[in-house]
Amino acid sequence: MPSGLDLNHPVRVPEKPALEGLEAKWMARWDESGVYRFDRTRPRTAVYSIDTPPPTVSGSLHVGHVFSYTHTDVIARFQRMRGKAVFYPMGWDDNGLPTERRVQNYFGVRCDPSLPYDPNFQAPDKPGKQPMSVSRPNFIELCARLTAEDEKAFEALWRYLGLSVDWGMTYATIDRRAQRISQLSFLRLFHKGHAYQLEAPTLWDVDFRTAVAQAELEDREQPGAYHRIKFARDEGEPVFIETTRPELIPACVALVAHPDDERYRPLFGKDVITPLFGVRVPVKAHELADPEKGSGIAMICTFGDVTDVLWWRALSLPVRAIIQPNGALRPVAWGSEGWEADNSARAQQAYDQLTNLSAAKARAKVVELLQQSGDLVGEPRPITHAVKFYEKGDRPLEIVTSRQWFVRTMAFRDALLQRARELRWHPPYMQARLENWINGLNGDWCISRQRFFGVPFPVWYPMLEDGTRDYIHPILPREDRLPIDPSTDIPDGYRAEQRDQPGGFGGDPDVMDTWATSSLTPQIAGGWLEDPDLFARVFPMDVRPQAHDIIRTWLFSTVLRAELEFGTLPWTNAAISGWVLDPDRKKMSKSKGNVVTPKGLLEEHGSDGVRYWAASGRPGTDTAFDTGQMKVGRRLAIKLLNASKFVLANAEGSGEVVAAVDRGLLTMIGRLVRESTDDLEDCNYARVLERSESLFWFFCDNYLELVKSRRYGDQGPAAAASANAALLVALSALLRVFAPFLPFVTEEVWSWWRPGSIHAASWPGADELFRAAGGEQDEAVRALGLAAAVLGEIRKKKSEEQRPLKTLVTRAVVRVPAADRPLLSSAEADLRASGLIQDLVVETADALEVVVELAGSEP
RNA sequence: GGGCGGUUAGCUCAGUGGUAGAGCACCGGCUUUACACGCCGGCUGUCACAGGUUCGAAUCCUGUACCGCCCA
Repeated sequence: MPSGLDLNHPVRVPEKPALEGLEAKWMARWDESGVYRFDRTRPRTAVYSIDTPPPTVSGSLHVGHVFSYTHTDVIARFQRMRGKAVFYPMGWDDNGLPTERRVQNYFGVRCDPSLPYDPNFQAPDKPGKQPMSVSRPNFIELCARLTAEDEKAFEALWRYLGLSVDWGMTYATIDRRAQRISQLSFLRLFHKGHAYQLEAPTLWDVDFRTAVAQAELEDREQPGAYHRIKFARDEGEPVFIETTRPELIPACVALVAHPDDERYRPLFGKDVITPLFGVRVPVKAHELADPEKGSGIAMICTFGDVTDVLWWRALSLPVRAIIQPNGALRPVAWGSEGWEADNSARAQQAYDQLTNLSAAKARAKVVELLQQSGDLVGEPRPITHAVKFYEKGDRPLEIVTSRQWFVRTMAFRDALLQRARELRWHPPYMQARLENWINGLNGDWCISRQRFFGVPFPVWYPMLEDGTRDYIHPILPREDRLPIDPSTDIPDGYRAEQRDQPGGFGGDPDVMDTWATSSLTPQIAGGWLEDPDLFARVFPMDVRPQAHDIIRTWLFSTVLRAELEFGTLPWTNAAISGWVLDPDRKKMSKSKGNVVTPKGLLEEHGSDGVRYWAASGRPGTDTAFDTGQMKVGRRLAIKLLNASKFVLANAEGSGEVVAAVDRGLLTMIGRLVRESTDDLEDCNYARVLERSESLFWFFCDNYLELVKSRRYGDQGPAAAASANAALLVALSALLRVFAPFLPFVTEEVWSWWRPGSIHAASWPGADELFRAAGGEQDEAVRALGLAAAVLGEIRKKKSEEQRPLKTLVTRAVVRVPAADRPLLSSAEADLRASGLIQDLVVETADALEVVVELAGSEP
């Protein structure tokens, strides 16, 4: 009896094995048996913990999810079979704008954070004509109600796909635990001085009316125009600048040119006069001014872009802000302090035509005024240029000065770069993405958002007698009160009626950036500060699986939070998945309208078939959506059913593995297992699948054909026992190698003859196969390879002659190198039987050569 | 403009110094008691281009082109 095979278990093989219904059958059984439940009694060294990406439940389920979550599941299943207690929770990312928008439209409500919570609130059955105003806690309740439905749909899909998640451990990024942990972490950062608030220039979306972070920017190529504009001087020739934003002339505080630029060097330190408004501004020197761009001298405004902010700080310039949070130009009293003009009346007369216009409209108006005044030289010169947008926004970002919370990052750049290098990346080159991002950071992380559906800042401020807030002395709750909502909760020592009253208190109206919560997924999932025993068993986690597009956001911010809180990496490995590309090689996304909903795919090709396609996408590599690959996967699964049926047809009567081809097969599988174990430890699941599939096909096409007659006893009981034993050992190992990839079909076959779940079985070891083979048998591998090659030549001959494969070979002459003759004779009997060879003649030659004579053919 | 990745058969992709591969597609054949949702066989190449290193390069080096992504 080969080691590790207990055949006391009855063998029951269905008459007609099929894939249909396996998903429903095994989803239910796995749920009942709890095979994926996390065993929290195991020590950290015996745990494999996964920081599962929480999908955005308000978004659509698409094939990209199926793709990347399958990668993670393969790793999870492998580690479980390796004996690890796998911590594989699922989270739902319901925090943020997508949910907020969906709830607004679905219920017809609008969040008004100034309203008190209404415990008796009932949502309207259908949206009314006018949005109904509701308090933030009521709004969040509606969000929770709607997302609960979305979560059910996601969970059903994940179960059908076969994710081995522990469904007893789920979290949502807006649930009470997530809010509590986000607020706790915030308070701790505040006490350490790592979180601070500041009135500062902030990237601002004028439609959403919220601050956004550097990570949420994207450049978009936009049409624009260079306007060549004259700045007068008291003496000497005027200066000409070129700008794409002439509407910011009233906000101009200086001109700037490169210090080495001979054209402008004489002007440094002198004043020029802005057109239309007659404001005197200095000419400054700074090396970021590009002599090649435009006329080589630029206008610095409050604030046209991030470079303006940089110059404003570096050159200690005044502020002359005109863009309001809603994107319109604010009223200005020309002649008042900071707005001195040579002719205030004229400036006022010009500016009044701009007041309350949007930036785009103001630009057109300014151009008109400049043309009238003769300060615009020629026509605007159309260009396309990169303009910064909020990634979800529709209009270019503005920069407005406002009070925001920041998390310190710039001070930790070196530490973060070090962490980037410590992390084990799969594939390794993805590390550069993070390093580039860290090196390109130009400010601390702004985490305030002027939104509603998010985690509130757990902060109140004393109200001063003049009705303003005392930002210097924020009122913070005790940790045991968290989570709190400062718009409805009352700080200790105050009464409700003191809200927003002089001498009373006021709540911080903002919520945190969603990444400020999502960056804590290891802490939330692991029970930080709530379940220290659990947290110690899972943190730092083993792996963060995610796609490459959110390295700068999710991965970066998670590394930052772990660094600030614990001084460690949050995980040891980052497994980066690519995207799914449509046939035009574009990323599949909802907005492009090219997404394929996964449920139909899973039903058509089977979950195992779809998983096969997904697992063939290598780490980090974008992969084409390909139903052909799913069909191949499905065929592989069917082949597993049928080959297994054949193997198990004669399971009794196995004994010692003695035949060379049998030992060769087991040696080949042992080598496969050895490589696969290393590859899976390194997240190279695609390579393992490819090699396993290739060997399995060799097993079916060649080995099974060679031993078919022997295993039924044609060469005596001992020879049959050897074949049967090898078949069982091979099947056991191959099923287990495929189990992480094709969990349904492998579990089905396993259930025919083995006790328990294959997913709780131990990953095969090369030693168990080599032991069954009587050692690692290199000669036997060559014997099997030689026999397969000869068999191939015989088939080829029959195929070329267009004869059935059952045609007798009257005579076959096999010429091999002398050294291979013993190998051939060790497989000769199998070869005769499978090739239907009557007369097999072996001769010596330099290379393999086979001459085949078929019965009934002309000689 | 900088960084990263890619370019191999009609398609999707393996292949890290030693005779160019797989699957799909295509063509031809075969009822073969595991499988017709099958099986057997065949066809298919300027390994993007140009240099270089080497006895030998798809593979290593340099440069170029194109595609994609990230960042300015």
